[in-house]
Amino acid sequence: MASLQKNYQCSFELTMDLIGGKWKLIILWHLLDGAKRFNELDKLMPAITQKMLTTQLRDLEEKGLVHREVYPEIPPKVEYSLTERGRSLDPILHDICKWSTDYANANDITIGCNKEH
Amino acid sequence: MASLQKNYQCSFELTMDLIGGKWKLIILWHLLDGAKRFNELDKLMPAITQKMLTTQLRDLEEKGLVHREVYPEIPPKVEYSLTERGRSLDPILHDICKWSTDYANANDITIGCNKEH
DNA sequence: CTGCATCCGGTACGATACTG
DNA sequence: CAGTATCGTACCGGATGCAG
Repeated sequence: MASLQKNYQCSFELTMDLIGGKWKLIILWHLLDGAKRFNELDKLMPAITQKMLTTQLRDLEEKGLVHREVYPEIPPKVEYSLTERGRSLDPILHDICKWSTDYANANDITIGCNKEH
Repeated sequence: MASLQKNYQCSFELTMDLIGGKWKLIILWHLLDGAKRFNELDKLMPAITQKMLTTQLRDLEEKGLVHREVYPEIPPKVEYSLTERGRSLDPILHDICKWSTDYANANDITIGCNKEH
């Protein structure tokens, strides 16, 4: 795993580097279910492009939150799963999900798909 | 408060709109201590520019997470504090802080200032 | 002291097409 | 199936200066 040797002034800076951006939380959330193939993730997130999915997954892999398992088959098969450290985000992800759902309810914001775990 | 009428497909999308970006978590974290003046926040975050501080505070205010109190004095005095909903992020912020600190320790990443609460 | 105005560059993000 | 390759854009975030 590549080490991130930037000078972080604050742990939240590091946090945003790790799980910031538009898609990372959603990907991690889906992977809480268990390992998923590239195409499965793609279908679970209709709005994401393949390019972004690739980028974000590689990012998460580099940071040690996601494991990438390549099966040398034809047709190709690649499975993504959470590492132990990735899985340690579980309670935080649930809390965030609950918090934002509360916020949405309190402000008449509708959310299309709110998959429960 | 302005209502956010976008079509959110996922609560994490909403979350990133609310507390995404480079500075919002840090600002909220500092405000957990209690109300702070503009200049205090500025000093607490040496790296932020005044423009960004203004922008982010207005953003958080618009979303109902931060309250802005203007005292009509000369010289001007403006205090920022957390709303009740902003304060409801408290446990999440602490969890995130702990999680990223763990991550940093496990990966030999040094963090300059890790203010504890 | 607390901002706002202006300008500007990098990059995060996206659309589309193509490939082993 | 699981990705690249290209190209394009929007806007976040930064630098600097000015104002009430």
